[in-house]
Amino acid sequence: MPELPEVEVSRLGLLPHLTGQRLVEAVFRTPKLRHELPPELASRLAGLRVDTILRRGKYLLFDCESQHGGGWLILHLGMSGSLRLVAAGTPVQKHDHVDLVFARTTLRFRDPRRFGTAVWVEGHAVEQHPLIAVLGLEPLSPDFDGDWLYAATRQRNTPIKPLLMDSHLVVGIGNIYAAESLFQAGISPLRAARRISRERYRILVAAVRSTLETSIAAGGSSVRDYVHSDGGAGSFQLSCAVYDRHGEPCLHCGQPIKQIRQAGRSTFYCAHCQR
DNA sequence: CGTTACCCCTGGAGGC
DNA sequence: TGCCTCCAGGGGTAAC
Repeated sequence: MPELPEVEVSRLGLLPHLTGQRLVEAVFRTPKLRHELPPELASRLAGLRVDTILRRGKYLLFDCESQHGGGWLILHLGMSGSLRLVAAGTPVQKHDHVDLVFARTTLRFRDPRRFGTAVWVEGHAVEQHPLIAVLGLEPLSPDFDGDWLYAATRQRNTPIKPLLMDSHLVVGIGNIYAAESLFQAGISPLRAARRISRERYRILVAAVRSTLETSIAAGGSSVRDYVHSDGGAGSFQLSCAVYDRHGEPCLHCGQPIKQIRQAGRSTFYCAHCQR
């Protein structure tokens, strides 16, 4: 469920509540998410102060400090993870795997499928951690532009859609946003990456930015609700032009939206509008 | 090296 | 109602 906009909205929602707050206690109720959760992790976290929360791709990076040194807690929501701020004593439900208990509030991490993760990095060099070091450009950074993407794809014969979702190239573009961005840019998800012109890459990058930023803005207005309430993740999901609209009419031409499978993932597109 | 197949895990939807 | 199969918004690894 979580794509980059939801992760960013979560980050923005958590910041005012957690910045400068000291971790009273950390509770882990499962030995393993995507990665092992070492038994000593809870005691390492206790007493640390959260100085800030950064985002890299879909990873949330909690900067945790104390007089005796600190480190970073990396969280990833995987496919089904969600974060909420709950009051002390709120009953734990199934799949509530992690609590970060602060004096005023508790950050609760739920993840039924457990594709998400929590990883502790001792020290300050979080950007050198293997999970983070391999990541490509941020899609909302100025470095990510049409010229860069054009240059990066000269040798790539793979279809553009799975390439757009490759986090080693550019992070945070999930299945929904890949489909929506390609539709907005009028580019077929099947087109070989090297067969797309510089000009069309400029259009594609603009489409990626536009879909991500529109979604973040839509979520932004409900940030406080999101992190406080039990409202489900995806409550601010954008309405989609092609994603999950198999057989329904294209909003531009009326032709039925096609669904195919690429690299094990569903792809939705309009064969008439996307070339 | 580039690209695909499969796996991690649970739950919901739909067929029978 | 229940059982079965398939599918799901992520990402890593093995295999071709």
